[in-house]
Amino acid sequence: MAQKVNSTIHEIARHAGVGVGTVSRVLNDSPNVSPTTREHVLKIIAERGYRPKTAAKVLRTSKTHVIGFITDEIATTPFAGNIIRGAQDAAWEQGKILLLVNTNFNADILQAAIETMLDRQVEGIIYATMYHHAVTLPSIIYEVPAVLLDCYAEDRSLPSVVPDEVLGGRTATEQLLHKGHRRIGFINDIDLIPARFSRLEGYQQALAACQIDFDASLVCYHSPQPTGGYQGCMVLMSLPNPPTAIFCFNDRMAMGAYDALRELHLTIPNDVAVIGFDNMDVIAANLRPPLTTMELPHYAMGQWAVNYLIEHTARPATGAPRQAKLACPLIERASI
Amino acid sequence: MAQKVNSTIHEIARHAGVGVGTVSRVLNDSPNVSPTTREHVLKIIAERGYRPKTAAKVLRTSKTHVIGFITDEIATTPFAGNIIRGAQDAAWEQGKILLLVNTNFNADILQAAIETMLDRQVEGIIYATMYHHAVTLPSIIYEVPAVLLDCYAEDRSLPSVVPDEVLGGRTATEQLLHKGHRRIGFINDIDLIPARFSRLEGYQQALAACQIDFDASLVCYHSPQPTGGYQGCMVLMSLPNPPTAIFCFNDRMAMGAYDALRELHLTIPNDVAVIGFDNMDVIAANLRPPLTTMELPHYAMGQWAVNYLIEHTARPATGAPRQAKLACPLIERASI
DNA sequence: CTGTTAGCGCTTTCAG
DNA sequence: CTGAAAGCGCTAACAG
Repeated sequence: MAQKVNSTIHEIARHAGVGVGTVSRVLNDSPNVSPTTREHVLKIIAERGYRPKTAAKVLRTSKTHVIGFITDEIATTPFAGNIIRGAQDAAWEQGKILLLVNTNFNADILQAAIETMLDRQVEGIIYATMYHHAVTLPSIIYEVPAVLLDCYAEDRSLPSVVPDEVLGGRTATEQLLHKGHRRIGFINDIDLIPARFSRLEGYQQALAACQIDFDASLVCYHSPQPTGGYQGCMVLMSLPNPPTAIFCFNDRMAMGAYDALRELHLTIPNDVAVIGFDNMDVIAANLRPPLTTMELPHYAMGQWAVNYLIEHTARPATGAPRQAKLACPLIERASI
Repeated sequence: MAQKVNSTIHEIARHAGVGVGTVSRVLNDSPNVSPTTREHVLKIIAERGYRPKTAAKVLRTSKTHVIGFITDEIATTPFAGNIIRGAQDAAWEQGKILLLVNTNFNADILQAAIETMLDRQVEGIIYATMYHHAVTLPSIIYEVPAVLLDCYAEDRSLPSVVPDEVLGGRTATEQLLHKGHRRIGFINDIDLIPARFSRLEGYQQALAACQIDFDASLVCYHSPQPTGGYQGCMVLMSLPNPPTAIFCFNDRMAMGAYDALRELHLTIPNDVAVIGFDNMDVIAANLRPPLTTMELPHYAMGQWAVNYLIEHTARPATGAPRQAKLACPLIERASI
């Protein structure tokens, strides 16, 4: 392993026969260097494989170009990848790099992670969760610009970016309405999370916009798993006047609804249309027929969080912390 | 936002009425400090919310405790999460932190990522890919301890950790054998990747160990998607003497095989047993019946990579770079 | 046990 | 346009 000894700016200066200030200037693309000198210095730098040390530069300038990225958990869903990718892409584009810590829901790790990031003078911290809900962070977080991703502070004391669940629920329902459906079932999540309430609200908004009376018997609550979707579908379809279309809280529930419909010898989308939520592509793209669904804007939230951080890290935050909601794009496949 | 001004070690020393050396000693848990002094200094530090700057410490000690983590892509599979989680957990346990860059297969980004990591004096770099294959990295990588994760260098010039595909293929086949099956089909991947060849080798080893002649008509090659699995299953089942069990190259193909079997009115596992590979739990756990499959050791590879890096970063590498193969655990569900 | 001192490698005035 | 000098904040001898 050619662990070549890295030189210092002084050695470069000496070898090039110039002062260290000059070397520093060419390193930082200062205009105050004659083209000749620059060429020469650059040559020496290349020859010696010189590489300026970030630590020294940081000590001097206090700019690290590092953004701390903390997750509550990673890997129980395929969502983490897209969040990280969105954040990373945006960061890289702005010349920033991510320092990553996953806490596994451990409060001690969370506290320690923030502290080590503070010690390392990160320019800001992004705290990302894997599903939309309220969180409480240790107060030390207020010592640095921070943004919450896919979660929010109960007291709104921190900026946040989350999916626009209401709009998502409305859009999903509208798709079904546009296809002519008038009795639309909604298999909702039984858990008391924001998405449950907001998507229902969106569902009701869409119905109201079409002058369709809300029929409470058309919405049921089950566990957000295939079995829940299966059960929900069965109760909906055994209604005296069953729906012709079903909006499922998520793709896994849609997967269960597919099973139920198949057992009932009903075809999708002809007998009943199905729309999901989440766009877990390993499910949605591979179901038969492929599932039309709403995508959670994970990549976009990742991007938004770092861009917001970078933007508001320079000038002081004005007014109340921004609470952004990003739209959930419709992914059209063949189930409606 | 209480952006409190951080003090320096000098201010702490002054306020505590001691020298900076003493403050440094209590900061670093040196035994050469009287309990009284330590208490006192600690109190001042707490009072002022003092936080030592890592940059200064790094400049002085040249130890960053940072490990660079580079991915070729992230998010097309749910695998990235487990790899990152394994690496992160192991790193945190050792007091290290990960600096993350995703390259999106862009060679320029890769080169730049390695350079910036070198500038930042990372203690080593892990390069992770999302499926097992050979890679070629820019030569600059040799300037720092590096380990390849889920990939390897053609010339074996870098240490690497990959799944033990042969063993995985053999174990999967053995499970079927143990259940009494003697005609076992293998729907393999049509792509020319290591897993294709090695899993087939494992399949053949298992058969040979049971004195079963290899029947080439029992293995077919298709695209590693549900449609490929569907097709493969159909050709296998229309053989004059069809298999009673099928080993699928991956879970998505198994998903397609399930569809084919259902169309054929064959039940799983009674009429035919099915085993997958990958343990994509969103598929495997939710199929009906739940799919028995082999898990790719993503988490373990992540762990292995950082542990190896840390271990071999201290003492010089001895002999040829280690090429580790990690076992793929069997995940028993209900399809065999 | 503790204070003092000399840098780590870089940027940034300040002269010239 | 360029050199010299003064630190950024911390650790690690080195004397006491």
